[in-house]
Amino acid sequence: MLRKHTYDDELEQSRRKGQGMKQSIARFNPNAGSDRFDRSNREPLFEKAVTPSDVGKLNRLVIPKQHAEKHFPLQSGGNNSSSTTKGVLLNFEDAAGKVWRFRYSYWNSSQSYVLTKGWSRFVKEKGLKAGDIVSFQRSAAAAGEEERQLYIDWRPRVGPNQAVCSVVQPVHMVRLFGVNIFKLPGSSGDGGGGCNGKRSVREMEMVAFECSKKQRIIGAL
Amino acid sequence: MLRKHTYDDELEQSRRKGQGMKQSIARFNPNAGSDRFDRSNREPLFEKAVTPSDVGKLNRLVIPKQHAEKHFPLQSGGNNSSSTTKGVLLNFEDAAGKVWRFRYSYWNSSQSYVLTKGWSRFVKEKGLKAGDIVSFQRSAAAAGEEERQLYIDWRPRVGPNQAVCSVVQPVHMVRLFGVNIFKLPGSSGDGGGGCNGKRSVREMEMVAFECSKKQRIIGAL
DNA sequence: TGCCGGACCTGTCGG
DNA sequence: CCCGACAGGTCCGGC
Repeated sequence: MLRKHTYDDELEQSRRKGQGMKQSIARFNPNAGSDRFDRSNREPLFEKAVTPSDVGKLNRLVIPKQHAEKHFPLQSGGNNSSSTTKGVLLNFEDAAGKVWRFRYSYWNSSQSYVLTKGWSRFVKEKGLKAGDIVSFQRSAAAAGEEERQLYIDWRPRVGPNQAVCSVVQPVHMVRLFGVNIFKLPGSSGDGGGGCNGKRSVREMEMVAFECSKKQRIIGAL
Repeated sequence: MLRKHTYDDELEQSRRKGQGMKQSIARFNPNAGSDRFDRSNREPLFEKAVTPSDVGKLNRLVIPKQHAEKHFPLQSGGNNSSSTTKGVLLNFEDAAGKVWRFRYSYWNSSQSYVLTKGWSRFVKEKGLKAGDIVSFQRSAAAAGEEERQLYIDWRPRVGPNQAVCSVVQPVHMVRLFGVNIFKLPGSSGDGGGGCNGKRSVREMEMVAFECSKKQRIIGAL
């Protein structure tokens, strides 16, 4: 009732700006533009190792505030607070050229920026697991006032043998999201980096974050 | 801009607004202002023995429907449904004169009235336990259309096994600036307590916190 | 109906 | 100690 026209409004607005056109081109003509897969023209923005919540049932990705405010300003419109209130729809192109449309907004209650609508589909299709790295880029073209194309990509989490945190303190309690995971069966490293996964979500989460509870920003680019 | 509505902001704002109201009430009570601890002017509303859920992790206090609808009407404004949807913020003054701001709303899912935001802070600071009695009053002054000051108070559960902090459980976690500096033994040694369950660490923290804190509060009165 | 997701909220951690 | 950030939750409306 309250937000009856939100989605269509945003869609229409986006279409007028030309992104909708791009999207349809991308979908129906993957080969359009010989440089579609040329990533040399992309400027990396930031990466995030997704948390269990990011890939769980909350259907949202928390964008670290520093990167959100730097790269995805919300109140650019300036005239009112509708963009901050309702958020905006952003289009991201993945490695295959498929365009993903995410709702991007700010949650006053938690003072955080999030991708909500559409995100769960991305998680599902890519088979994202906790600890995997999601990266954002945009076209580096100096397009003036034109909005630049945004890109999203991902890669499996760094394996346990690759030792992001090479030294583990000799503590007797390792808390991961409130659970003591210090003494766990099967602490043997998960050899494959695989996205194939039949392993339990729980185990996955535990291994993925064994080194640090704090989120890892791989690159503040 | 970013920190739009912090709890303290709301509290402060409300406190400032309350001054004028208090003064208008004061004309009915010449002593108001000189002794804020005069309870002769308070009209008891109702009491509730809090349940384990009321003081647990649900962060809410269920207000018995009869009392809620009688004393805390939600849709009194009548102009729209925002008050029923989002609830309202109510201020309650405790025995020490501290003002607590709770969100009061109705949950359709459970058909019940609840205090949510802010309630957990009250539970924690007072060290509320299941069975303790929480009481609500309001100023008895016939202030006409003016909202009357609300009060909240509590007392320990009556009856056997009162055991208010008589025994300090063995605490296996000693936090120093947020760090557990207590060396954990291999097995959980949570022998006594009589509480089953998984919230051992949290409960121990609560017990420890309460025991030290309550003494100070009592001493201050 | 069930699910998605929008808007809430809070405890925890680190600075 | 406070405080900002955010992970992990809640309820609930809409579809």
